Amino acid sequence: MDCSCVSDLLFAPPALPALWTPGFAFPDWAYKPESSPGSRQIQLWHFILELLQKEEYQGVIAWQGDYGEFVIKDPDEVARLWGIRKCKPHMNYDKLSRALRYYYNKRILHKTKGKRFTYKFNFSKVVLVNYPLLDVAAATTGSPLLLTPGPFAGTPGPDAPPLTPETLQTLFSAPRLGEPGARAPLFTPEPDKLRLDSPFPFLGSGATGYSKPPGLLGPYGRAFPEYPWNFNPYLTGPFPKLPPSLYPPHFYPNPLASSLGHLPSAGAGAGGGPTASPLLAAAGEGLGPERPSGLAAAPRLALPGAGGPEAALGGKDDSDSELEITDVSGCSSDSEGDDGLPVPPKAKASKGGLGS
DNA sequence: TCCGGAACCA
DNA sequence: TGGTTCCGGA
Repeated sequence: MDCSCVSDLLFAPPALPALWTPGFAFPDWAYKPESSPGSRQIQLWHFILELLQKEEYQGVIAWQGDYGEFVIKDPDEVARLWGIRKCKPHMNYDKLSRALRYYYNKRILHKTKGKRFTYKFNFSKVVLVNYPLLDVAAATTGSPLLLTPGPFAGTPGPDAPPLTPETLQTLFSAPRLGEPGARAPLFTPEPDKLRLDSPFPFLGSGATGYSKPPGLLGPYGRAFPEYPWNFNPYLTGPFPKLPPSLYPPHFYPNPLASSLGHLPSAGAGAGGGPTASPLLAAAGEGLGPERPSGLAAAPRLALPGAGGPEAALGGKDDSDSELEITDVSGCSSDSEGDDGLPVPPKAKASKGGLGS
């Protein structure tokens, strides 16, 4: 039973510094198994997020519609990938969806009724679940909108007020690094503070690579000029690549994996996203209507400072496209040794959608 | 296709 | 705790 899966191997490297390199779509913590308090393994929603931001998997799963809403275009494939990740060769969509359903109660996810294979993230919950300290932050800053802990922590009611980008911005709008008088940012990029248990580690990991929904932005609108936040649930594509997160190196045969922290600053930042900074996810649900018209539709939050805009925000690397999840060798053969370990998505990409 | 209970596992 | 597996029901 032990499937010494890759999950055990992957996240060894102390690449913290790199984690803070802005430009990454999702904070590294999101991909680390340990990133989830209380959990030792990668969580399904982390996995889903990762797939969502990988261009290669657009044909399998992709953002769609509202904030945080995504559609599983190829349930079997997603299940297969999840199975690979968890060393559960017999995983299937039915099982995966059951796991997804457990997120309903946690309010991390909910089903978009009427749409097949369509779910929606409640980013505020996701954030709060992992970083209840937001609540503290809010209180500290005197922000009118208290970010109460999510249902997990006990609270806010059935539908807690969603986190809004504005709110978060306020909370985290720390002064740019080095700015005088600036209060210490809640989250600094300092390596020693990058502990998983530190508040919002991911805020600092900058995510500049989310694309807005098709209708809002170009296919890959990377420019989020108006906001300092870059968290965008719609990230897809050609964005900054993620660090070798969910998969072990051999899962990411491309250079990208190894070059994590060295992404060129080219990307994002510049492009249009001026301030690329790390970000945080904002509330998905409920934001809609309240969203200021000026804001983009996607929820996003960013932490200021981390590394400053100037940091290499954009680390965009294209290598992502080479991502291949093929190797399951990491899994101990135990449970799965199964024969047919799943084939790399890419490989199967031929199926139709993947890859673009 | 989706839901959620229940038992079970790591 | 976070699934995984099964399964009956809608």
